[in-house]
Amino acid sequence: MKDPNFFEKVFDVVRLIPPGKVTSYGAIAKFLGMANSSRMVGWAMHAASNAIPPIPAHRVVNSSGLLTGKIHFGTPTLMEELLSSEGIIVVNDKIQQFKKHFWDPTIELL
DNA sequence: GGATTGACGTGTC
DNA sequence: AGACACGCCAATC
Repeated sequence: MKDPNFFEKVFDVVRLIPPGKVTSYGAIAKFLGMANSSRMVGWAMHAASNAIPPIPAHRVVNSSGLLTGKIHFGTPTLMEELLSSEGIIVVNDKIQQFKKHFWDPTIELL
């Protein structure tokens, strides 16, 4: 890793997500100025697994509120357990009231 | 250095 | 409404 400033930005945003809140890859990508490059956020998240301090990636889901990345948590239920622990209701790997729990960095931070 | 992949998003059929 | 296709940028093979 040379200087993954892009990753650090993503990490910083994700770490700023307050408990009980969630955001989407697209929102982060947009905040970073790459609205249609949401894949990079996912890629950054993959690197986040190796980041210190650990990134609360369980608060980051896709635009549908679906726990797409739960597979990378080691156990397929860990992600919903964490979200559920924060008061977020997860059913069928999908966040209920996603819009209500949605935390938009472009609004909260900007 | 070219080809492939990747925790996605949006638009179309 | 569900499925398929394309785009996007960076990292890895």
